[in-house]
Order: sequence, then structure tokens, then C-alpha cells
Amino acid sequence: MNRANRGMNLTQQVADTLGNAIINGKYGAHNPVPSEAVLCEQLQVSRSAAREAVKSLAAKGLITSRARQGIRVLPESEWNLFDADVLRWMRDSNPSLELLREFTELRVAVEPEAAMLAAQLQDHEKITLIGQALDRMKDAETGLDDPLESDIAFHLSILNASGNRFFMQLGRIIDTTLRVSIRFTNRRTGVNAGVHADHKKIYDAIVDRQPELAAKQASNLMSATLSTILSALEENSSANKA
Amino acid sequence: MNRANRGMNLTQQVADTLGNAIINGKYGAHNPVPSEAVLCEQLQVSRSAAREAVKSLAAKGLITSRARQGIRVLPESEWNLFDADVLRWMRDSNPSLELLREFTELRVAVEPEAAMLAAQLQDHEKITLIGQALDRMKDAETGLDDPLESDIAFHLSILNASGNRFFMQLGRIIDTTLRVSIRFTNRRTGVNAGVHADHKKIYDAIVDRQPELAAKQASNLMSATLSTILSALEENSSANKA
DNA sequence: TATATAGTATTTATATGATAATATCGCTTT
DNA sequence: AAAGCGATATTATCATATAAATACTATATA
Repeated sequence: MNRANRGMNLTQQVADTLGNAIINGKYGAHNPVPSEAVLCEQLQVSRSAAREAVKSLAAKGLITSRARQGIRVLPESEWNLFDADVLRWMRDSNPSLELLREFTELRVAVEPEAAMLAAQLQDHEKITLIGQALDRMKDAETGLDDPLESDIAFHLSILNASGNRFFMQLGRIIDTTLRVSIRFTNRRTGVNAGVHADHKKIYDAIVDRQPELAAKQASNLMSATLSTILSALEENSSANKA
Repeated sequence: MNRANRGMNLTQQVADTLGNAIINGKYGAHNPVPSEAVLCEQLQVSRSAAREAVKSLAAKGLITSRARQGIRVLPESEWNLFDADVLRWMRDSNPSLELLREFTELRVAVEPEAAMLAAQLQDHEKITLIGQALDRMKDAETGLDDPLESDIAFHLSILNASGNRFFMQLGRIIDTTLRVSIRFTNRRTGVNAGVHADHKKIYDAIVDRQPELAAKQASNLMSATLSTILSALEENSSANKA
């Protein structure tokens, strides 16, 4: 089962194993998932554990499980991309630029709106947290803090300051994927002083109660990120043609 | 258990019953959810059914379930608003304008971006579907089609034409909530000829390959919707003060 | 009195076996 | 060839038992 076993209970371990296998394409239309009974034998767990794992994956949209039909892998369009596990499995097993692009398109839409709402709402407590994340980014420039974690903290703090529950929840998913995205973007463009400065523009606009400007600054930042990804995709496709 | 029983299996019925009860506030910090054993008795189901329902609700972020601790209701901030069930329960039990506002803020962010991508991608098959939904909206003006369903179909078809998997998946959630939102907005502003015309502007921009314009038109439409909700919220709060 | 420690009880986690419901397949009948 | 029917495999549900985790309690110790 290749269990990582880090605090996960048996059901979660089984779900993790199966989920990874499905997303890797080990099971699919032509290679159906074995029946519950067979799964128990293969993974050496009880039916309870196997069943609960199967239910879990069904809830995530990966499979259906019906009597006499067995366990069927659903088409990828049914997979719930807003589930942190699904996203993590996809991220790890199939780290495609394509998924990263689509994800960034979502951020292009969401983050400027969140910055705008934060500037309108003026929740000082939460705006303070944005400032603290920004300070961490500055420290990261001189190696005093982690550039990845501080960058993530900044973006999440803006979503949290929006006061919008949907945006806040997107934060969790964004967290999962940012850990790949930022690493990728920084590798391509280099971590330089500009990063902190660009983020500061957003923070300043929020503090100055300028919603439109905050949205604009966030939009600029996200567009730049998207451009980086798009040009990488261009390179890949031209490389494939050659 | 008050089971609707419409095609749902036992586990789903239990989850539905419990989910509704939790969101209605029947269980909470001071009224913890009974232990699995008690739930079995109360709902007259086996331990398996109760357990799988509990697992399901835990996956949705409503509860945690740990040994000796029992089943605890999590704070509302943990509830997964991107789960169709959770959203439906909240919508039905607590149809607050506040939630509708936050949801519309999400749409304000997402739908213009989706329209822009649709105009860029030019997937003719999917753009045709937008046109068909628009035709249905026109029919709805003369009573030949359902205004609610056609309106929903239009917005979903744009998300689908974006080619972005995250936007497409948001469609499902939007579907759930639009069934309240559109009814509310139409009740306030009246269903008039302007509705079809405003939607057509988006469609035309997509067909004409004008991404910026498509985004702008979608933004106008969504902003108007949000304004309607915001003014209703104003009225409520001033009515409460009086 | 305060704090640490071991023990106890409660609850979920996992395992096992049995029965019910149901979708699929093949056979029969018309 | 189509429709109906029964056999069969598989999940759904139930029932029960044991293990593991953990909050609470009582006791001992400083």
C-alpha cells in the first residue's frame, strides 16, 4: 500500500493509495477498480476500512460504487478540483503546466476582487496580518524568512481580509497549489527585490482605502504570474513541434 | 429521520438529516452530536450507515469525530462552502441575503474572467450552446420557456466555454445557488426585456472574439446583480434600526 | 496545595460474518 | 429478434466483537 502513515488512519491511507492510483491512470475505463473484496486482500485491510475509503473517493467525484456494477472510475470532468486531496494527488502525480495555468486563471479572477473587498471592509485586525506577511517577505529577501511560506501567507491574508467566506475557503485550495506555483514562478523569474515591492503596492492600496487601486495592483501581479506560465507553455509546445 | 428518500441510499439520508440538523443549529457547542451508538438508536439504522454518514459530514468540514471526544460540530468557518450539499443545506435552512451577497461577489470575480477566456478560446461547439441558452431566454420572455432554467443554462454555458476546469466546476455550485439568486433578483427588478438584451451583449462579444468587451459586459451584468442585493441589505439594516 | 502519574471508562477505529438489494448477463420463450 | 425471467456477482446494510485512542479521575508525591 506504500503507506506514508504520517498520522493518517487506515481509511485515509487506503483512500490516499487508491486516489493516487486512479489519478495516475492505473485504473480507468479499461482497468476497472477491483471489487471491495479484492481490494481488502490486496491492501490487507478489513472491508470496513476499504468501504469507507471507497465512499470517501466517491464523495470526491473520482468513482461511483453501485451494486453489481462494481467500482467505476468517473471521467476526469467529474473529479472535484476543489477538494484538497484531489488537487494534491493531481499536483503530485501529474504536475502539468496546464493545470497550473487554469489554476492561475482562477486566481487572476479572484485575488483582485478579494483585494478590492479588503480595501472596502477595512478590518484592521486582518489588514495587520497582511502587513505582517509583507514584513516576512521582506525578511525573506535577506534570507531571514522563507520566501515560499511568506508569499503564501501574504496571498492568504488578503483572501481572509475580504470578509467573504467563499474567498477565504478558496485560500485552502490556493495554499495547496501555490506551493508548486510560486516555486515554479520564482525559478523562472528569480527571486528579486521586485517581488516584495509589487506585493507592497497591493497592501498600501488596501491600507489607503483605495479599492479600485488595490484590485488593479493585484490584477497586475496576477497577470504577470499568468504570463510567466503562458510563455512556458509556449516554449513547451514549440519544443514539442521541433 | 424525516427521510425524503428520493433515490438516496440510507447513508445519504442519514447524512442529509444530520447535515440539516447541524446547519439549523440543533447541534453545536452546547448541544453536541450524540455518539455513534446513540445515533444508531435514534435514527434506527445500523452502525455502518451511521458511521459512513458521519465520515461524510466530517469530509464536508461540518464535524470532527474522534475517540472519546465524540462528534463535535466545527465552527462555521470550517464548513466547506464549495460542497453542493453544504451549500444546499445552508440555502434552505438559513436563506440569508448575506450568503447570497458573498456568493455574488464570487460570481462578480469569476464570470467576467470566464467570458474573457471563452472569447479567447473560441470553442465553437460550446459557444453554440451559449447561443441556444440565449434563445431559451428569449423564449422565456413570451412564456415559451422557463426564465429561471434558461438563465442558469446561460451562465453555466459560459463557464463551460471557458475551457477552465476550475470555472466549470464552479458551475455546479453556482447552479445550486442561482436557483435562489435569480428568483430573488427577478422578483425585485422584474423580468423584463432588458434581461435578455444584457445577456446577448456578452454572447455577441464572445462570438466577435472580443475578450475585453466580453469581460466588461459580464462585469456590468454581475455588478448590477450585486447592486440589487446590496440595496436589499441596506433596506434590511435600516428597517432593523427603525 | 499543586502537580505529576497511573488507572479507568468512554468512544471511535477496525475487523469479521451474515443477509438484503440490485444491476448485469445469459437463457428461454414467443 | 425481442421480451421476459432467472442465475449470479457485487455493493448496501446490519449485527457483533475486539482494538486503539483519549478524556476524565483518583491517587500519590513534592
